[in-house]
Amino acid sequence: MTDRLSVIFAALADPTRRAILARLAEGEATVTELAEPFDISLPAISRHLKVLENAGLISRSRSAQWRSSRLEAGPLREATAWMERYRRFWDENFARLDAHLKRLQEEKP
Amino acid sequence: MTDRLSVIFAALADPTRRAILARLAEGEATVTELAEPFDISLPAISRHLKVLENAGLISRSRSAQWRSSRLEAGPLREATAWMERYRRFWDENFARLDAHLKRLQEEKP
DNA sequence: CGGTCATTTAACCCTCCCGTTAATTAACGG
DNA sequence: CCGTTAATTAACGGGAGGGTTAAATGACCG
Repeated sequence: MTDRLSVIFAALADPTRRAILARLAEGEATVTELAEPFDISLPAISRHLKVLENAGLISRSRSAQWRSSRLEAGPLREATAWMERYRRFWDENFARLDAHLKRLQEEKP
Repeated sequence: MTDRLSVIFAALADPTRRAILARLAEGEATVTELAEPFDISLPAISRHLKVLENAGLISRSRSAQWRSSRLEAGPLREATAWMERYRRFWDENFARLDAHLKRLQEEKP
């Protein structure tokens, strides 16, 4: 699980972390501010932040004793870029057309 | 980790599973066909398929002793829909503009 | 300097994930 | 039937993930 995309998806696979990202979309925040809505300990939040930072989804800056986190959406762009390859499968119409074309192609030879 | 989105992202967080999806984009395939490119045992593949099925990313049909898998991209649409909320952060220009507007707003009052 | 606040690290659980091999189920074909 | 092929289930092990509490770090402040 050492590849970049896996790390990104794994980071997103936790509701707490996604909620943290949602919060950061409204602006930077410190660890305690981020922890406030959740019913889990501060060390747990601290680790979630480390996971997000590791995935490149946030960056962190320290000023005095506060460390504020900042949303970095670049990895999300990478993730959607990967999914983009499958976009044609989302469209029912395309799927039906595609199946139809495949059937034709198999009947030909 | 019971929510739908988490299950989807978790399923995508494995390179083998993403490779299986890529293979299925070219058409249905049986378990042994899907296992062929990988250096892992058949039971392992079988479980990966169960994870993908659980996430709704594939559907399966049985004909005789073969069980073929079929790509279902619906969940990918859901996942990108979630990420879509952050699209504005991908664009550097927007980010700079956004920061600028925020600065203005803070200077006002 | 001593206290206090913000955050991280350490140490420890427990559960889930990914892999293995061995055994089991299911269906076909002589 | 029996053997073969396809796939899953069972049982196990190692390691990662998410949580906890207690202790350590770092920076402000009186």
